[in-house]
Amino acid sequence: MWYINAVKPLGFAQGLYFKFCKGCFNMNKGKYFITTAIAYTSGKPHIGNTYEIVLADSIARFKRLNGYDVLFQTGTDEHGQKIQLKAEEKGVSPQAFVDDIAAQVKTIWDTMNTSYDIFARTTDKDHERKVQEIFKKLYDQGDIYKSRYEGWYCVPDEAFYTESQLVDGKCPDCGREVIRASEEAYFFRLSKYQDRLIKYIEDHPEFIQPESRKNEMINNFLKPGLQDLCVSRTSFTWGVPVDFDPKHVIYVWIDALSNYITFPGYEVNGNHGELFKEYWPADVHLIGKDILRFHTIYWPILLMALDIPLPKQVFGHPWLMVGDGKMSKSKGNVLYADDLVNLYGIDAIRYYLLHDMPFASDGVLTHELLIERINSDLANILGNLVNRTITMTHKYFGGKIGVLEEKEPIDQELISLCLETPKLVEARMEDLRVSDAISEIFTLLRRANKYIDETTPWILGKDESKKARLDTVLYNLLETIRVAATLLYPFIPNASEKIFEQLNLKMGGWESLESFGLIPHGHIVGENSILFARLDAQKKKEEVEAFYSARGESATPAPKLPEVHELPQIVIDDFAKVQLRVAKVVSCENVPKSKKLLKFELDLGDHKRQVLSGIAKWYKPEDLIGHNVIVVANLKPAKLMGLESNGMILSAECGEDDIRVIFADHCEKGAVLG
RNA sequence: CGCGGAGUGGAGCAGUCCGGUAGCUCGUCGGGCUCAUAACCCGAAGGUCGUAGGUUCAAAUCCUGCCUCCGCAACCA
Repeated sequence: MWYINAVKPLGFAQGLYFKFCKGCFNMNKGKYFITTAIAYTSGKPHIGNTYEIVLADSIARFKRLNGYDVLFQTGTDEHGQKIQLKAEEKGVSPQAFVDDIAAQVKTIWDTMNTSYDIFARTTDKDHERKVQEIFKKLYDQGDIYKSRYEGWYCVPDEAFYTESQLVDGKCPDCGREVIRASEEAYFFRLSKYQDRLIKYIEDHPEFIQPESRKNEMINNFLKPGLQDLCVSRTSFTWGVPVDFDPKHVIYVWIDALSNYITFPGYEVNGNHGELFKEYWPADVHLIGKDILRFHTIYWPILLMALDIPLPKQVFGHPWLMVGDGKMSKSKGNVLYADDLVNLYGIDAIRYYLLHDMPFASDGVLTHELLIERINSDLANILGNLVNRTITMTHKYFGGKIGVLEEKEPIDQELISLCLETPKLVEARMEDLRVSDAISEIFTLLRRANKYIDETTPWILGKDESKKARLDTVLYNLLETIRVAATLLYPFIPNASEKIFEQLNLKMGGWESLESFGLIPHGHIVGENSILFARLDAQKKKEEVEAFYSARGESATPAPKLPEVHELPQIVIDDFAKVQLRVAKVVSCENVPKSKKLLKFELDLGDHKRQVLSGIAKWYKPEDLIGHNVIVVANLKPAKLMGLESNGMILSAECGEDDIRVIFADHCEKGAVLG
């Protein structure tokens, strides 16, 4: 017997986290390297971000159980303008800012009981050095070249815009004049590798998963031809500087993506670290579907340019949608993994994420669905099976099992399924069908519950002459539970360990799943306890409400008001520059092809004018016609979707997704506000 | 005609690539059982597979039009 240790990283410091338990298994099926995307440290990750690490963890744990030598890497992406700005806002250094967020990320990853080996932070000095070396190498070999980024520049905003971004030829942000300008930047020659990449993708159909996304990449990006990629910035400083041209900072692509090779030990000079030599190429990059393009186009090309083998597979998982769309129109209700764990427990959340997320389409998480799942699967089918079996073993045999023996043909069906299930789970996991893999295990558990009904142990227990038969029935059940608990370990490790405690056994490796009857005859089982308590849906909901309201929030919270940026004081003369007037909505209609815009004809008493407003999401034309609104009357005209807008209708942003027009029905049209 | 995804019994999903009795879980109803966490087991009801056409001996599955929803892009004066 050997153990599957829960692999814990060694503490939190800059840089790498290595597991200390490698090669615990005799059955070596080879190496397996899995990564998640690195989390952007602009804020605390929510449950949707957490899904990815849990999914990766279940695969990593399964592969270890299955006999692979696994390397599991995750981490944080800590550079960029957004972080620089956030840090400034908070009045701390960018490094202090990302240290804080990275610690939060890691805390959540650990809370979710994830068994990563490497936690890669892109502010790691070694990583930064390697990124610079990679950049230099690509520059030296001509794959990166210096050029100019042409565009329109808004001087006061210090921002570049493309032609299409301009509004009426002016800065989309502040409306001021822009000038034609160009900025020095480095570009990566993607086009050079385009055909090679297309061929690679076509020769390796498993490379992009799910497959439906493969055509998307080829048709939308590769076939039309790749633009060379701008890989440096001069507009901010929080990043890895180009060492031979320090006013440039290396932009996210080369910095973030290369974490997959720098942390295992890639060296540009070829003097690679052991982990890199052993584990690269990665078997799977697990990422969100939104960044599939970077991982299936930019990243492979970067590797080609470095002459490094490509990862075997990139899996773009769907998104977890949070909140109850029916109850609340707004999206303001963000759920965090740590809160959910406090409310429901780690394994319940892991189970939900892993089982209820569809393979290729977005999943939904609500408290109702979560409670339902916990009750029906974890409490009723799994927990109750374990409980009734252990209880009976104690009740009828004082906990000692397998001493007598009396088999019957009906046993074979259960035993066969026990032996079959590991193979089914393995096959499902091979395709990364985690949800389906779990379903296979629950099919076995259901079968076991049925077996109890078929064999009626409580009746056998009343007849002394049936003792031997009863012993065998319970033994078969305990064996089934052993197999199921082993298979469940990758998904709900804590519960699995608890089951083994109750069985009074140590969990075995994969080969322990290949035979039935491994529990020694005469074995004494442990004490039984409730594995997952059944939840009262009503009570639990109240508890959830109380949990959030204790923090001044709501479980189905009203959207939070967007952050208010305080502006400097102005004098009355400044305000006097703005002319606000009451206007009557004469007509109003949707602007074709626009989701947001409504076109108004407003009557200001002395004249009529056309105004556009981006409130189509919240108001239908008929809601507004005939009402009086307040309009900024002396705003310079602007063109939106080709239509002229002369003024702005005042509305209040009452939530992240809640805009309300200020009505002035009791005022006369044309009246001036002041 | 901006790009993409999705519409399958009350709910959540599978099946669609490779056409051939529409499947799973939850819920509901009825029954059984009592070892167990009002749990477990059996049975039933409930779907013209968004819609209109087309191809075919045969369409949830292939083709075309349309409707609705959701992302992204654009747009929020």
